[in-house]
Amino acid sequence: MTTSAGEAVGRVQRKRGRRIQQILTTAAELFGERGYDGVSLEDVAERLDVTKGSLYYYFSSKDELVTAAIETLGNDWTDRLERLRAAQDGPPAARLRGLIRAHVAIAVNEYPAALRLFLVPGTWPQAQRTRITALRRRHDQVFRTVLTEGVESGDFAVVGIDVTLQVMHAAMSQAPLWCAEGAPGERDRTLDELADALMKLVAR
Amino acid sequence: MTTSAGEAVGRVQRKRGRRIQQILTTAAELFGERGYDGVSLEDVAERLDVTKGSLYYYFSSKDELVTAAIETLGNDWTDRLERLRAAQDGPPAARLRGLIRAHVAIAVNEYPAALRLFLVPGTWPQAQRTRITALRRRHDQVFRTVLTEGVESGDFAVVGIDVTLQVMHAAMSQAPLWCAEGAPGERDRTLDELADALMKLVAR
Amino acid sequence: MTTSAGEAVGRVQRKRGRRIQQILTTAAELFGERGYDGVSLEDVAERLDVTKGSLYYYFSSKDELVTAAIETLGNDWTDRLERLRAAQDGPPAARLRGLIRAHVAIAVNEYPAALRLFLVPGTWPQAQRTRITALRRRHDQVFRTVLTEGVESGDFAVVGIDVTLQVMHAAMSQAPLWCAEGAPGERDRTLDELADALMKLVAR
Amino acid sequence: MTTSAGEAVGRVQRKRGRRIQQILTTAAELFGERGYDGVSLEDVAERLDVTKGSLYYYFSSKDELVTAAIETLGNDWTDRLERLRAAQDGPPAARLRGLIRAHVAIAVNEYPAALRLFLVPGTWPQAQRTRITALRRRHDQVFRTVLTEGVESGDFAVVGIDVTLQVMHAAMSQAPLWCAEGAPGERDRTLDELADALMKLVAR
DNA sequence: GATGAATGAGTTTTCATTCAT
DNA sequence: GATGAATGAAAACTCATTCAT
Repeated sequence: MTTSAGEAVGRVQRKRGRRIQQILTTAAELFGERGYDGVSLEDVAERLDVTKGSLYYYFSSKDELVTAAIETLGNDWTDRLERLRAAQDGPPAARLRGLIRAHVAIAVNEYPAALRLFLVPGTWPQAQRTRITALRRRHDQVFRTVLTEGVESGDFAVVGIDVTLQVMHAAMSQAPLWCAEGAPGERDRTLDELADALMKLVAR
Repeated sequence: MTTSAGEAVGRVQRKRGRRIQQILTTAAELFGERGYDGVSLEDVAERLDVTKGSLYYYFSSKDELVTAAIETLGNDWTDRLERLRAAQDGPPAARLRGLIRAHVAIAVNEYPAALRLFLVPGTWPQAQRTRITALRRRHDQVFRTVLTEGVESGDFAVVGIDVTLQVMHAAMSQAPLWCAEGAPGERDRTLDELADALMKLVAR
Repeated sequence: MTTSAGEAVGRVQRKRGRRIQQILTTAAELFGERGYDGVSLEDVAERLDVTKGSLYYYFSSKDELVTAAIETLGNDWTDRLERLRAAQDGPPAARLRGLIRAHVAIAVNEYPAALRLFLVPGTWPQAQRTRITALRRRHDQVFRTVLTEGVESGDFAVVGIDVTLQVMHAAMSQAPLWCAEGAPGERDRTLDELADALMKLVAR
Repeated sequence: MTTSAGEAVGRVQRKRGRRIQQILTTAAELFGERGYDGVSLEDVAERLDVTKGSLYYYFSSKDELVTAAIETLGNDWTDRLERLRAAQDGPPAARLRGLIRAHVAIAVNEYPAALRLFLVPGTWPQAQRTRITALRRRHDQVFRTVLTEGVESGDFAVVGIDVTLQVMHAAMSQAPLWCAEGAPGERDRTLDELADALMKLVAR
């Protein structure tokens, strides 16, 4: 044996991790598209080209799978926004607009389905709601930071920070529902318009 | 017999109509709370204190019941907003704000559940979506009229009428999710804030 | 209408009751034969010539059905023994022997399966155990009464009342396992022997 | 190399044997506690801290594992009783009582679960029943020998040898169900009582 | 009009078993 | 020897729908 047992364990673990990610990605897509009740484990399994039973090897229930899927998707998304914010500089207005634009671009282009995951938590079993709320809070924080900065520097004028964040979040989450159609070029213009409209919320 | 057959028929019809309204109201509440798949006909029947079978006397399928429930609720709501608008006068800003304020008040106080009915149409069976879209359009029209007037009169400055309506609608529909808690007094203040924030979208 | 609504309700209730009894009898037979895990609801349904779904109309889970089945069977049995005891007279020995003989006759001829229902409660889901224990206690009481009488009158001499009852119960419950075979005539002789053997437990 | 290939094979065999014993002991415990259907191979594997797959290296099916487990347990038990009987002397009554006392002590203290293994063979798949019956017969033989001797010597008077053995066996197997509770001291007294009660079955 | 009963198709879940590594 | 992964068949349970009364 040229590899130690430890390495072997590590390799197996990594492989398992990759498989789980695969499942979660697929699940997130499907549940995002059609909601909790709209997707059966059969559906998930079929898209992965395995049998239902296999899913139970990794997750002990539909609820657990869904929770994990939401968590993964939400964290990935927030990570990207956080990295973007960390990399930004310039005046608050430019930075906030950048975040908004990035958020709706991800929403519309990559997770057209995610709306349902965060927007309507009432649909989910109780267990999931807590997690979703936590994710949502972390997600909010990215925008709150920039917004607060702008308000304190006098660049922004808002009715209230909380209410402004709520409006932004609502509008961004909804975006996929009405921006999905149209050619890519047109879509980009629509997204720009949306970002511009939301920036009015902080205009002096 | 002092009543003619015609009157008897009429009376029966009215009674039937009232029963149907009862069912629709209850159904709208439940479906609004928990979504299409989250509510079984058993649930609806139980809340009405009848049996599942009876529902089939009035509606030939779950879908039909749901469609009718959405329609009723949506029309009632829009009717109220239209009456309000017809009764309004004064400058566009005051009128638009009045409409927004009335809308969120209805949403939060009376149909806290309606969010799901209009906001996430993807959840509904295809048949319903068409109706929902139509309702949504009629609903939009109320706001669009005032918004267009204000823009044309130069009272409002917007990025785009469509995008502004979308943002407003999204924010108003979401409102019940974050305004539900708190004492009535505090809630009113939150709704005022929301209306103020949305008015920034049309500020010059 | 010649029958009042009350009568109609009563008739429906009775019909429902009869149906439930039918199901319970069948279920008790099957579960007695093959145990909790050995019988699927499909099995029960098939024997009743209905579909699984129908069972759920009357019982909300397999556990509930099983519990009810055990309860019914246990109560019927005890009722019969109690009636027998009430009708008996004569010296304690004759009465005790009569009870024992009746008990094993019922066990062997009518509920050859019941053994598992009372003898090995560990097999059953926790919820059922409580009920089974209660049934068992009521059942014991029939024998305890006569046994105590005999001891107090000096007709019986026992090592201890509790231990004697336990031995009797164990032996009677087991009987179907080794008395089932043989012609009816031979079987009767075996049951007589068993009753005689158990009477030695109380001999002076 | 100081050990020959043969010795190596032997060592491996012994190791294999020990592993098998380990599995069988664990399996016997679990199956005794919860019955055939109540225990999954996953349960057995987990308790042994191996994976399900590994069990298939030693046993080709669940049935085979269960059969072997029962066999082992039953043989051990009978061996101990046979050795005890071989070592006994004195009058038949003392010897029979000794056997009974030893049997219930083992049952209650060591295999509180074994009841299900022997008492309710109907639970087991057909294949196992034959083996269980054989074991049971061997087990019976120990008691039958002493009982017969006592009857022939005139020390015992019984209704019938078979029926007496059946009653004894039933009572002893049940013992764990009602002797399990209480402090060790009290438990011993209960077991003594049980032995005394059973001795009445052979009293002149 | 209304109800109780029944159905059947679909969904979640479990588990003995197989197998490549 | 042992493991992780996968399978497939069967089980419990749900629910929209139908229908005789």
